[in-house]
Amino acid sequence: MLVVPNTGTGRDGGVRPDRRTSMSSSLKCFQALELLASPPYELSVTDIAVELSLPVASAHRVMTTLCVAGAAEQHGKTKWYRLTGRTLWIGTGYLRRSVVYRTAFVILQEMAHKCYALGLNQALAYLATMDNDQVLYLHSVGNPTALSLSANTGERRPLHSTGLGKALLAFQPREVRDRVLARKMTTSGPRTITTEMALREELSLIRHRGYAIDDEENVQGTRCVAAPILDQTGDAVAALSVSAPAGSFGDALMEASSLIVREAALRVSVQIGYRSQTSHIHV
Amino acid sequence: MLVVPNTGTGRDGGVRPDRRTSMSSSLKCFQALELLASPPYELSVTDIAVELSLPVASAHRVMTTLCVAGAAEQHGKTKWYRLTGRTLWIGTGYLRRSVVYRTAFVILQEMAHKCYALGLNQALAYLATMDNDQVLYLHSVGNPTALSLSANTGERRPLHSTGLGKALLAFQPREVRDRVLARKMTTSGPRTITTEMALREELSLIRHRGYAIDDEENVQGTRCVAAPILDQTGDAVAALSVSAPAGSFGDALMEASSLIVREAALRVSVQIGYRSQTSHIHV
DNA sequence: GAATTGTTTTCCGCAATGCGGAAACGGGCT
DNA sequence: AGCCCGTTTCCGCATTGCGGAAAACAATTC
Repeated sequence: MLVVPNTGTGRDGGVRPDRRTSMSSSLKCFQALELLASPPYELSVTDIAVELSLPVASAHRVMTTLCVAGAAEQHGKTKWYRLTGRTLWIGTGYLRRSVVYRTAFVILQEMAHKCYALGLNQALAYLATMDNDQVLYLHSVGNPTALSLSANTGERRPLHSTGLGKALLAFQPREVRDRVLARKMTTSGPRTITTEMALREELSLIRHRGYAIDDEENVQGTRCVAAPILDQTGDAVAALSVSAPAGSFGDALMEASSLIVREAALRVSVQIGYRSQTSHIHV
Repeated sequence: MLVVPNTGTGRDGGVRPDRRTSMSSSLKCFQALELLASPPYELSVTDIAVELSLPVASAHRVMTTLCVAGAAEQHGKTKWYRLTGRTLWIGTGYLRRSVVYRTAFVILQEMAHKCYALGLNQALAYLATMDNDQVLYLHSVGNPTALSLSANTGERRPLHSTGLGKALLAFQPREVRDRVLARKMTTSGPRTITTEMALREELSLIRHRGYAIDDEENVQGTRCVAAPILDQTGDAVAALSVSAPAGSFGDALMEASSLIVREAALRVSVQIGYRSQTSHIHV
């Protein structure tokens, strides 16, 4: 339906667009799945057809396929489609594969409790990694309703505007840093850093003190402390953080929780192979 | 490759297998994804070709498609394929959609801590639902290494051999119960209930006391208490549980934690619309 | 360095498979 | 009933996926 230049039927030897590299029909499947993974999570064939700009008949076939594959199902009397548990199994394969996730799972919980013990009972603890030059949230502990904007497993945020992102970025190989720093930076909170120079300085500061601070840079009214998880080469493969409402997260508490977060991150780092003398971090 | 009866080419009017209903090429994609979601999590084209009994060339095209779709990627110098973060996002859509999950998230953590306070520091707390006549684990809190066999998010277990499963099954509509009870029951622990009659009795007991007990039925050396989460109709839509090594989980502790688990489950039930007078549960 | 083995990737003709307009079905409404 | 709106099935057309075979690439061995 899109105006494809010229699809090979031309007997005058027109340029064939280099198809034959991938199966386009399957791409539609994933577009549909991605739709179902976001609100309102349940859609009718027609909805899907509209969203993907497909003829209803085609959308219907796509959805039938997804049902046969066991990735989607039709719910009850309204014939709407939604994701199945099988999709959850496949998606969480990403987590099961991750050594960092398996290692940090318990430590993240302990970290959260130590923060509660400090009096930070609104705190939310996160484990995140870098994927596709973004922060990818892997796991969280705490009360998500306490923060105005909390992140779910699988969600993404920009690297430059979150504590987790800055902690990750500061300990990336230079090439990665340069690539990310070269991009446009969007504003998301009252104090988001948006210039390359300011961010470079911030990253250098983070490298020196070993952890990152987010003071309403990502979300209005939320402060956060984050520390990187390093591998044997000294590069960050993930990060841990604690966020809380700015009102209940004063400088003294930030200071105190930074110790907790750094200690937790270091513990994970060591367990995945990091040896302390390789790097700048000293707890 | 599979011996397909007869694929329509026969000019003598052979029976066409009713294709045209779904897109078979996409099914291969999901088979491949499912492979990548289980150990060893990283596979070469040839591995995938072997596992799916496909020609290498075809397997290669399937994987290229998955890469284009953003669901898989090739890792480093070894050209092996693995899942991407986008897959995690799609899969966790199942969780974000779930009201029970969102509601129980915090309560599950509180429940776990109350159990720790009892002295059960090896305890693992679970939230699970029923999907495809199986227990589907949604979330867990605690130290997974403490139990000999712990369940990850997205994992499945039979209904009849787990505390969670029995709690779910006991509060299903009769038709569902009958359907499940009619099936063969596998043994997985030293005391698994495997006869229909025994299970019926057990379920009736569970309905009366309002929660389920698993005494090494699922895993040798593990005991567990589970309570159902009920909706407005009084049917179970999910369940909460606490498991711990049998040695540290005596009858007195089981008794005490049953109160905690039931209270937590009731709290979730009420929040999702359950009204206490509709059912048999009394905390 | 050249030869060898084990991969992954590209090529390309064949026909199976997906496409989508249009028509049939279904089931909630006045 | 009769209408309306969304879902599902039909079916000829040509696009798209198929897979054997050969070419690129990579990692060892002689």
